[in-house]
Amino acid sequence: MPELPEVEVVRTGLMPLAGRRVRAVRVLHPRAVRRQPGGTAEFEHRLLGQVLAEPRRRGKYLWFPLAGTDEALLAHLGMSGQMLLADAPGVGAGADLGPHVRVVVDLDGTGPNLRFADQRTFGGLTVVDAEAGLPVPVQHIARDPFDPGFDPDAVMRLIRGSHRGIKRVLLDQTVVSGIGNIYADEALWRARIHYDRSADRLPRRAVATLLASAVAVMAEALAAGGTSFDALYVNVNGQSGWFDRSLSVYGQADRPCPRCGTPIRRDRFMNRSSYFCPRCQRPGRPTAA
DNA sequence: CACGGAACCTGCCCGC
DNA sequence: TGCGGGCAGGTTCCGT
Repeated sequence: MPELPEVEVVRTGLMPLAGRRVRAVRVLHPRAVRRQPGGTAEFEHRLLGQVLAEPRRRGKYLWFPLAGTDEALLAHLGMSGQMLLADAPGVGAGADLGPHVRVVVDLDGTGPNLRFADQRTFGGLTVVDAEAGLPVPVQHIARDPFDPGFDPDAVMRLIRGSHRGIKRVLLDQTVVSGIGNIYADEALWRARIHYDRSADRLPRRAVATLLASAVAVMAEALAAGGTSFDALYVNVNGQSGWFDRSLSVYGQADRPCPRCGTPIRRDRFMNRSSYFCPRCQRPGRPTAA
């Protein structure tokens, strides 16, 4: 569910926690920390007493460096994860917590506490080592287009060197991170490129337009507080974003293309959906060997 | 090794 | 009213 803009909204909302010390930790659902070597006990032990530094993000990964250490509290929201601020302590709260709260982290001093909620449990938290300021599980994730070190030429080469369909490449977080199903479809529509055109057959200019479109649509979504279709994506205060009103194709099957009026089509693709305008976004020639 | 598809979960919505 | 199928913002793993 959350792509780069949504994760960035969450990161910004977590800034007030910087500088606070972890007073108590409770894992309520072990699946939420399944990536932690050593499981729940190890997670709680490594986090207790640590001081959260200013939250950081790469692509869809989010983490708090732990002050004075080479460790980090790493979060991935998966499809339905939420980082929520709550005034009341979570440890010992029992049934007063929402239905999908998986981990509670209470902090010293004045201000809110942290809760990790996740309906589908594809997301999770871990306490991990960091190298050069980057958590180890994030080392293999490419920089996202908002990273000052983002290298457009390198991404261009990777994309045009792939025999895959362009959308598969766009969703590959080791090529460029942060783009998910919504913003891939929106960027492809803006650039008038069919999702299954072979990446290595796209002109440089088309790829450049596509990347610029991805940056533009994600920046607009960020300014709108992200995309929410329901209560699954919310900011740290439980509020929805409203970029869903600005979507041109995603989820718009049978509705008119905002550019040409042709009904938007939905194809099954990669075990999910691809939305596109069959007139603005023509498939390439069939792949020739 | 590159690629494509299934698996991992819960809950909602729709049609029958 | 109830049940089965389809669908959902992502990543990882396994087979080809």
